[in-house]
Amino acid sequence: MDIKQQIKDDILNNKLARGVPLRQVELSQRYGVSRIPIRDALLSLKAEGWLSPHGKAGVMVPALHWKEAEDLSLMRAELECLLLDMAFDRISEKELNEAKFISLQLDKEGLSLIERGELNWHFHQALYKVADRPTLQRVVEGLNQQAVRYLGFQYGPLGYRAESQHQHEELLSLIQKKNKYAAIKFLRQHIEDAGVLLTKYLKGMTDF
Amino acid sequence: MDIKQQIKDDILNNKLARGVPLRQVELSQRYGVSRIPIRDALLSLKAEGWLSPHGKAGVMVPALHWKEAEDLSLMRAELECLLLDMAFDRISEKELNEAKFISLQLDKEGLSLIERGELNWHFHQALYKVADRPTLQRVVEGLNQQAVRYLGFQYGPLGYRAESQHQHEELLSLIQKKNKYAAIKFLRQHIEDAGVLLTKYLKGMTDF
DNA sequence: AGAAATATTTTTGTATACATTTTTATTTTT
DNA sequence: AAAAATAAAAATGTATACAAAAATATTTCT
Repeated sequence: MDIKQQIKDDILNNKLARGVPLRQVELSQRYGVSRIPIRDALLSLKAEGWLSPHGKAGVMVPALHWKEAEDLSLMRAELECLLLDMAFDRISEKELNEAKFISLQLDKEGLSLIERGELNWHFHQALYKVADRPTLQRVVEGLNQQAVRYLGFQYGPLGYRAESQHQHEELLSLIQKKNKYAAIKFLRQHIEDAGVLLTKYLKGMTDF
Repeated sequence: MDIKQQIKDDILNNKLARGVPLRQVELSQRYGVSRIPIRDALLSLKAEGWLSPHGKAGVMVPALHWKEAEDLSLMRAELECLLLDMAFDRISEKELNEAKFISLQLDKEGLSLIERGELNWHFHQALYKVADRPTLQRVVEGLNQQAVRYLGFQYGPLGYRAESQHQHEELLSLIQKKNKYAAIKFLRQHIEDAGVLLTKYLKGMTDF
């Protein structure tokens, strides 16, 4: 696994303190490489929103914030509905089966946060890809990546797994029935519901 | 000006061929620095969507494509409306004056594409910033940055300057009248109109 | 001749060393 | 004692050198 992914993992698993600047030498020792690949990783992670600037030259793991969680789910709701709309008429049995298969894997226990996040994205991507809109899909993928940082709360304190599973099935069912309007509306609700739940929870917390 | 910005400029001014891989040594000679800062620049430009992968390890300037132009304007329409909605009730005379001042500068002749792109974004940002939604704003800013790559067409072949100016004034007027619904609807139209025009134009072109 | 395999060249990736900048600590001044 | 200025340190930024990988050219085989 490359350095970038390792740093992502460590951010997700709270192995890297938030708010304090990340030191390149420290990281290079931690991951057993020189500073150059560390710099590379930090640069792209910053560009992708995984890290934020600290002072004039440093970067840090940004604190989790309800506002960010809310923004991410609002944006996802808008843009994923757009994508589903564009994809809808092209979704065939093939894509539905693919999504169903992924949904089944998501139901398993013992998945890491990252695995869960990736599977969840693959589920949606299976439906969106036939829209054939690379730019839109790339942006939405980025937002989903970002959202993974908050996944720990959704699958941890908030018992979300079962409901999420159910909603995935419901979505597929609506698509199969060619009920475009209802499917898009449901997707929006699916994303926004999770966002509202998460946002409320984070607002209530004091220490993070 | 830093390397990253210089490369952006050269992309905008078609100084770097599209579709062919960018060679790090070539760029380092061109800009008179070693490969390290070049690599840094390429990495973040790739993460920001200014460059796309080429082969297994290289990057290239991606071809312009009507689909990307359309996606960018669709996304901007959705997300900027969201931002304006959140900002609306907090927009005071101060922000309106700020926007008006920027709008005046935009009317001048002899601005470079980048200057024009930045001013246009500053205009919108003057209104959005009171929404106080850093994440949403960051993403929208990225989309606007992307859109700059297509600005040459809007201000070149398509005579867009005058109309854009007029639309900016109209938007400010609607906000001043506290007509939230109309203002948001108008903003959406403003963004989508430009997008449709641009997309149609690009679809008609063969060689780019 | 065309495809597969191999060798060559080119290019990217990484480490180390040094320069520059930023941050922190110390000293000086009011 | 607080603020400003200065000095020390620690950190980032960049260059050069080398290693690994990728792309290209060449050779070999069918």
